[in-house]
Parts: sequence; structure tokens; C-alpha cells
Amino acid sequence: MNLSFTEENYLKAIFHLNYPVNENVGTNAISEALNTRAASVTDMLKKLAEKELINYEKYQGVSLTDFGQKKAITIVRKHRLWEVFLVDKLNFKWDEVHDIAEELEHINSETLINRLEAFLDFPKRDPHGDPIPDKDGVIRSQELIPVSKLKVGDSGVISGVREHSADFLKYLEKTGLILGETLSIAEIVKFDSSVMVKIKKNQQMISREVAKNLLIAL
Amino acid sequence: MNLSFTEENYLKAIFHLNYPVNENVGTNAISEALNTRAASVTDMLKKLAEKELINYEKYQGVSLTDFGQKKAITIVRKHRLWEVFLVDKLNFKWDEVHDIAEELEHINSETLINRLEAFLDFPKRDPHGDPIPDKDGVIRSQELIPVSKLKVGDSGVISGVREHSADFLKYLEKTGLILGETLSIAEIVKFDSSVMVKIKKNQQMISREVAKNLLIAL
DNA sequence: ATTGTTTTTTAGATTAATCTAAAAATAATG
DNA sequence: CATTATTTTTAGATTAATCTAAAAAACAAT
Ligand SMILES: [Mn+2]
Ligand SMILES: [Mn+2]
Ligand SMILES: [Mn+2]
Ligand SMILES: [Mn+2]
Repeated sequence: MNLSFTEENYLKAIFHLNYPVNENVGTNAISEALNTRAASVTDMLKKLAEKELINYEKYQGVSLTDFGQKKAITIVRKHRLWEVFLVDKLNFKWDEVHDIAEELEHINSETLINRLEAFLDFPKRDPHGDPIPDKDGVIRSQELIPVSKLKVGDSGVISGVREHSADFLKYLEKTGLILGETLSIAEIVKFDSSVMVKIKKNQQMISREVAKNLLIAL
Repeated sequence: MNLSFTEENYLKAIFHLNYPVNENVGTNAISEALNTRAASVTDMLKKLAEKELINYEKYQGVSLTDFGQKKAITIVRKHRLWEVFLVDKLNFKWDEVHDIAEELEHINSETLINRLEAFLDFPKRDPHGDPIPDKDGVIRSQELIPVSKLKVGDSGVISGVREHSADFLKYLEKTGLILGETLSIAEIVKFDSSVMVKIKKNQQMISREVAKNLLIAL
């Protein structure tokens, strides 16, 4: 079955909203994620349910069917592979690729995406540390912990972000909080839960907000 | 101004239909090229005229404005650069790339396409021999002549095709009529204008239909 | 249990892109 | 040039995706 861009965007939004937990997603959550009105979402949910892509019962929220999940994962796979292409081959920065990938993810060709994956040497993660689903839709995700959950003395490798806005990514880049760097916790400020972190020989303070959105592999 | 995929496809169709001649294009010609009904075309022409992308007067056919021409050329540029990418980097065959490029050509990012061009080493022609417009929309086209216009004894380099169907391209590939090969005319059959051509040491017969669609640089 | 708040759905419109059927304009032909 | 044939446009509908305003259901809190 061939889906419209819009339908694909809905599926992907639902996927992200209930991953990895599998709770039902509400209409309002989707409408916020997609910048549409709740009424529009209801209409679309009916259509997606009709196509057996989601499980939908009035007023109860939705979840993806296996079929819908498969479709959603394919879109995520394409999105992330294209991001790798943009960064690795075309020298885009990690804060510049999202919108372009948002369009490229809808290009329709399984061969294309499999060849792209091979061309990129089967990357495991995208430029933001997010895992790339394989051809069969399997996601090998590593457990990552936000800096805000660490204790003084803990250390680990910066491996992902929870927030993908260009502003946040640029901030991280500028202050050296880059994927792959080893980070340790020097101090947690009682007053506002700011965190003093150490990377290489440098110490720097990050806000709790930043700490919550920066993910570490232990 | 941001155009829809549909609007872009109309502009490109109009461009191809009156290139390089600059005669007005009729409604029916467009409707055939795009597989839509003439009535739909009329509606769209009004909209494109409203946006000053085409010159349109009822019953008189249309031509692109400078602005529309610029837009159309950008789409052609993107189409052809993506085709080069698919063939050169992802190992697609020249008969497999058209449909995918048909989608990729609508991805919206000037930076993307300029970087892609650099990544591909500024190719001058796409896999079918068609010239790639530069960043400023300039098309450096070489004069190509169909084999059907040549005389016995003439020779030149196979440099393009007039027909882009996969069937035709596969046929050429299989029979060794490949871009870059030098071809000469051994004989023209009086009866049906079939042409005996010579490539390397091999002679082979091609129909007039094929001869009309195979282009040679002298 | 009643009332108030939030979430979700329905009702009714709108816009883009398409279609069929029929009318109008243009082009071709005897 | 009058008549036919072809091309193009209009009229009127349809489908997808959206919206606003209002009703209905679900949830929360006295
Ligand atoms: Mn998208
Ligand atoms: Mn990403
Ligand atoms: Mn296209
Ligand atoms: Mn081409």
C-alpha cells in the first residue's frame, strides 16, 4: 500500500510518541507533534485505522499495529540514513540535517535505501546518536542515561540527545559536548541542579535542562 | 515562493515541451505528458499564470516566464544531478534511475543540491547524456544529431538519447550502443531506412525508430 | 454524585488537485 | 466561407487534508 507524505508523518509521529513504551498515544499529543489541530488528527486517525495501520477506539487514543509499526520504522530508517549521508558525504553539520531528512525520508524505493545504506558502510547510528533500524526493522538500541540521572563521580561516553532542535545541537557543539567524548560528573549544584561536568581536562557547568537532554552510555 | 510537487511537475513538463524551441505549448500536449485531463491542465495553467510562472492567454497555449524558466531549470538540474548520484555512487543502471529522480527532484534545498554537485565532481552530463544546468541556470548544450540524419560513411560518438523509456535504454545497453562509443554508418537500407552501424569491430542493424532516438556528437 | 476541566469528536467549511460532460473557440477542409 | 473536426475551457463533482466552532465523552475534584 502506498501512503501519502502526510500519512507517513502521522505514523512516524505516533511511533516516536510511544517509543519504546507501548502506551496509547492521545489525539492532542499528535496534534502538538505535527502542528495541526486535534480535529484534523481525529480525521486522519480514522483513515489510518481504516487502513489497519493503527489500533483506534474513540476517545481511547491509538497505537500502531504491527503493520503500521513496520511502516513507521522504515521511515525512521530512511530519515536516519539520509542524515548520515548529509553529514558524512556532503559535510552538513548535525544541526542542519533534520529538515532535509524530513523530506528525503518520504522517497519511495527500497532498493535506493538499501544501496544508500551499503554506500554509507552500514552505519549503526545517525549523527545524533540514534540507532538506525536494519532492513528488517530491527532496532538495536543501547540503553542511554540522561546526565541528570548521574551521580557525582559517574562517567561515560556522550552518545545521544533527547532534543533535536538546531539551537540545542549548536550549543552542544560550541561547548564541546560532542558525541564520543567521555564525560564525568564533578559536582551537582544543590540550588538548581545544574551540573559541573568534566570533558578531557575542562570543566564546565550545564543547566539541568541541558543535563536532561544529553544522553550517556555507561 | 514555494511550489507544490504538482506545480513543479507542470513547469518541468512545459519546459521540456518547448525546449529548445520557444513555441507556445498547448493544453493537450501538457495533459499527455502528465497523464491528466485537459480540463485539469487548464485549471493549473490559470494558477501558474496567477503566480507569474507562465504566460497564458486563453486558447493560445503557454510559455514559461523568465521566472518560471528559472524554476523549471532548477528542477531539471536537481533531477539530473540525482541521476548521476544514483548511477555513479549507488550503482544503479541508467534505465533504473528515472522514477527515483522524479521524486528526488522536488527536495527543497539549494545548499543540498550545490553540495551534491560538488560531491559528484561537477558532472557536465547526466547518465543519459543530457546536460546539467549550472547553479545559475545556464545550460551548455552540445549539438547532437540523430543517427537517422547521418549519411553512409559518417561517424561520431554516441552522446545522448531522445527517448528515456527503460525498454529503449535496456535495448541500447544490451546491444552495445553505449554513451561514449564511436559509431559509424555502414549502410542505409532503402526499403525501410534501417541502418547498419559499426561500433568497434562489430556491425549491427538498427531500425529507423532506434536511429531517430539515438544521438551522436560529430 | 455533581460540577467543572480537559480531551476528543462531530458538523460544516475551505483549498488543492483532480475528474466527466458539455459548451465554446479555433483550426482544417471541401 | 460554411461545415466539420479538434482543441480548449467551463460547469459541476469528488477526494485529501486541513480549519473553526460547538457538542460529547472522559477525567478530576470537590
Ligand atoms: Mn517528513
Ligand atoms: Mn537524527
Ligand atoms: Mn517529479
Ligand atoms: Mn536523465
